[in-house]
Amino acid sequence: MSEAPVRVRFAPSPTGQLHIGGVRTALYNWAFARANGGTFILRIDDTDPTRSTQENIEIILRALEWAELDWDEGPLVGGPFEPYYQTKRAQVYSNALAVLIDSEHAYPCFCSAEDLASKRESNRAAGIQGYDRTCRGLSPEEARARIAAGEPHVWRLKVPLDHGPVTFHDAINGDCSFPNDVMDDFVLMRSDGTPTYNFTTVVDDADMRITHVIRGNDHLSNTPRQILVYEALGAPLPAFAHLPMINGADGKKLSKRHGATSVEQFKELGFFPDVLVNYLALLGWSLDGETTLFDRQTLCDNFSLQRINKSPATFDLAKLEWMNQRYIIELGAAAFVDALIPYLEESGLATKAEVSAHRSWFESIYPLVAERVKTMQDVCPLIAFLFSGPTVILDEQSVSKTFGKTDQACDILGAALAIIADPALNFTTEVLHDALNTIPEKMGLKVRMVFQVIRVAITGAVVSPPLFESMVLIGRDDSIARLKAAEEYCC
RNA sequence: GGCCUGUUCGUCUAGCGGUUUAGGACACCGCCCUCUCAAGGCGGAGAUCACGGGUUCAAAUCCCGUACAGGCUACCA
Repeated sequence: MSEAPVRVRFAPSPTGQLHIGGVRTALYNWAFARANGGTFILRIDDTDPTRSTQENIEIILRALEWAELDWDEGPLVGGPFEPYYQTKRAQVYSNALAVLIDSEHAYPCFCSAEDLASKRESNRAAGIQGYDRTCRGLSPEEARARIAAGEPHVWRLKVPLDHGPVTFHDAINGDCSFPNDVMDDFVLMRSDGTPTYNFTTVVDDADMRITHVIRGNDHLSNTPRQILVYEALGAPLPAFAHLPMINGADGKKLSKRHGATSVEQFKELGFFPDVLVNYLALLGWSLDGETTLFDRQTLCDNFSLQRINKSPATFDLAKLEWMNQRYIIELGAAAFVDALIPYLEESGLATKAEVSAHRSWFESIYPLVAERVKTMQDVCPLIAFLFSGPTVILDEQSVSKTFGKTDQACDILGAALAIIADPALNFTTEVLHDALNTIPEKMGLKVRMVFQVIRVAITGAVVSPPLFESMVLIGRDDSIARLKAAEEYCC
């Protein structure tokens, strides 16, 4: 391991949102760079003119920032190989093409897309894979004349016919070999003058001195083609590592059908970036086979290509949720409240200003809900009752399970009311617990039943955060009001 | 069709020829704790390592086939 400093890149195509597979690729590149003191480069591969949009570029940048996968070179931060948008690098590609034309590694092809499509079937039947090289034999004079006459043409790579199988070592998949005769003279430059993916990728990776190409396994079959371009260019080969794909629960390629698939969605659902990183790191890689929860530093300290496995993984939301819950439990009140603000505002429970004004009150919610939520989105529904003042909306089912189940509900509420209305009673969790605990004994009722009745009166539902803590948060006045309201309801 | 790649509990994975009656985690089930729900503790079930052949004293681990899944085969990336 004496080589040049590691330089890796994530090169998304802005044809959609940044999806799970994309972040995972970005993450592995990032982690590999950080693990090796290398450079992580972000490059926008926007050469598909019909599907790339500015909006998608922004979404991708924001998603990466949210995930805290910071890049050392690329959009926003610049770097020695600017620009980092392929659409702004036209000159680089035409220079590269000129080199290939000069060295007779590329030739013009005048076959129209329609011609090719119509010939494809018969060629295939005749055993010809891909382009049949009709224009490869054109004389330079004829080619020049037709170009001068303005005839539309693409530029194709002149694949060496006597080239043996293309072999390379993949850091994950081991030695790979592709027969040369299945490689056709693919298009480098389209008739509209824009370059194709297999060309730009190589030109840029070579130009930007990328040392390790880490990308999805769907590119494995493109690698031999790209190696041919490296060779034609006379550029040194990077190391390759092709990551296993990520599938949905049905084993099929992950798509919208499988629910949330974009980073944006996971953010909105209330997952933390650290959690998504932790989970994704484990989709195809393992720390030691035992440890599932670890932080970024641990990931960066231990990440290695050797521990990436070859088989595709299935995305499991339940495990992600569990991790997020574990994370929230470790989060602490201050960070929790910070993270909760957008959700409070969105649900209309409280504004940012109100949170600042009653910071400690909001922080005391944390221990009541931390172990009861999987995502931040779960929090507001659970605590909405804290914000409803003197009355609370009673959940119908909960009412029938409690008030409707016993004719003593009325007495229970009366007893509770009598206790907490006593101004001499300290309104604290412990005192409330001890005081209210006398009711079941006195009335000869089950503890569980008594508290469930009170719970519904206070929180509106049979499932809630701890009762006494909730009452303290609501305050004595509202607690009394709610008990009275419930009393009216069932007495 | 051709060329590639993959296949260990439902899921993520450990395993890189003998230490394995295949380990951990999520999910699942039961018990305990308990004011509900969670969380937590304890325990349980769950994988003849896709299948079939080899190689070897010995294979989940090496080789060859088959099946299934995925990718590439575009003037998409």
